[in-house]
Amino acid sequence: MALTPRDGELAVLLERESGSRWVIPWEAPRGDERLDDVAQRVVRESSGSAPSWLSQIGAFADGRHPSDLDLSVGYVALVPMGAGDEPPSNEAEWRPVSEVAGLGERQATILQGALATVRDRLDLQPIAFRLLPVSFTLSELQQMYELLLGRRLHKASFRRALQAAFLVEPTDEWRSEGRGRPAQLYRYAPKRRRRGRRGVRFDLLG
Amino acid sequence: MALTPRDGELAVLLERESGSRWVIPWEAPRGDERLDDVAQRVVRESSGSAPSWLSQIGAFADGRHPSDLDLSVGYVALVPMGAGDEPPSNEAEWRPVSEVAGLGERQATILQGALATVRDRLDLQPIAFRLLPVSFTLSELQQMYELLLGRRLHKASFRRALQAAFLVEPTDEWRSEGRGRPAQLYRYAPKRRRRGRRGVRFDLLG
DNA sequence: TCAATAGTGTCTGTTAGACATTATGGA
DNA sequence: TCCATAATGTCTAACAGACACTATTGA
Repeated sequence: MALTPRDGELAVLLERESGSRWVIPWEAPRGDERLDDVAQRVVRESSGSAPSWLSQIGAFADGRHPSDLDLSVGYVALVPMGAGDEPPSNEAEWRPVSEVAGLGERQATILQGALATVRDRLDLQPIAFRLLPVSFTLSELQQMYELLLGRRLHKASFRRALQAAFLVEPTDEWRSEGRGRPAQLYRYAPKRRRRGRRGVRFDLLG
Repeated sequence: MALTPRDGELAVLLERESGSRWVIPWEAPRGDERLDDVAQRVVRESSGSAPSWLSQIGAFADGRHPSDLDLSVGYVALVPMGAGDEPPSNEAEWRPVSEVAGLGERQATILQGALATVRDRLDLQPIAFRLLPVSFTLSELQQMYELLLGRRLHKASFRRALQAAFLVEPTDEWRSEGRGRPAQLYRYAPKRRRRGRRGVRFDLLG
């Protein structure tokens, strides 16, 4: 399942089934093909772009597969910004995740798992950077994090944490976008290892 | 794959294959059986105990399955303390994870995934409590967390966080264990919802 | 000049880790 | 008495969120 940022929201790529139902693009493995390679191939063929990040979600057997297969192995792929601006060739379409409705039970479970997987890994892998162009403003980076996390972040805190992590370096370019003061462009340039985990969290549901 | 605390370390249940190799217990689904139910059944049959916690790890196709199946769906199950004291019936054995060697490539990947999955969920689900008896001392609880996380924790911080989380309540019993001052017994009794996540972490590898 | 956005400085409350201290039983 | 463990209090550094402020452009 491919996700991409579009219009300030996450969009998911769906394909029209032979009937009229929308389904997550899928294919069976060919020969000894690795699972990751199958997922890569499905994303390239359905979206027209190569994914810039890919992760397995898990195996799903509840509900129904579009072709009645017993087992689905779900993957989530992120496709860089801009790739979702024009719809890909065949019967596929980018749909904002908030407007997706009428999926089958298994398909809906996979979509929820995809969002959860992205949010889980966001602080451990440079996911947001792979969705942006090489040069970006800090506001764009923050907006990408907010998009992927699905919640607002505090500007000053975001920049403080980013500075402390030595993840980006400023370029000498600036970009003026409409009204306000121009923003400096940055690039992803990780420099140091990060701090070790501190403490234990007891974030149970209660 | 079943894990249990034993001798201050995590132990994993392995079965002897027809040859002489040790493999993770497995079975194919029967009919329309749900994946979680298959995993439950495998754990009960191989360990003799019902798992007190169960989670899917993912689908694995690289490497080789003991019976050359294309795809393995890995699960990790935790079995309460004490169940691993005596080995189960057939050709199965609890082995400390640190001493496991000579597994196949796919099996080794699943074992690593099992440990990672447990550690990932430890702060979101009451995993540690399901491994302990209903009454336990705070030191025992901390040792369980340390066992599952694979690292030492700070005593005062651990208790402070635990208190703030309203997860346990004291009983009026005490237990004297060898030398020092007796410890009060506690029971798991979650009371309030936890705080929401704060901030963003940039724990990338760099 | 006003509006809008970028970027920064300061304050405060929370929390984790270090350290010390008291409490209480067994050897 | 000495030792080992439980349990708790205090201090400090790190950090997140709030808020205000300056900077710089276009309308």
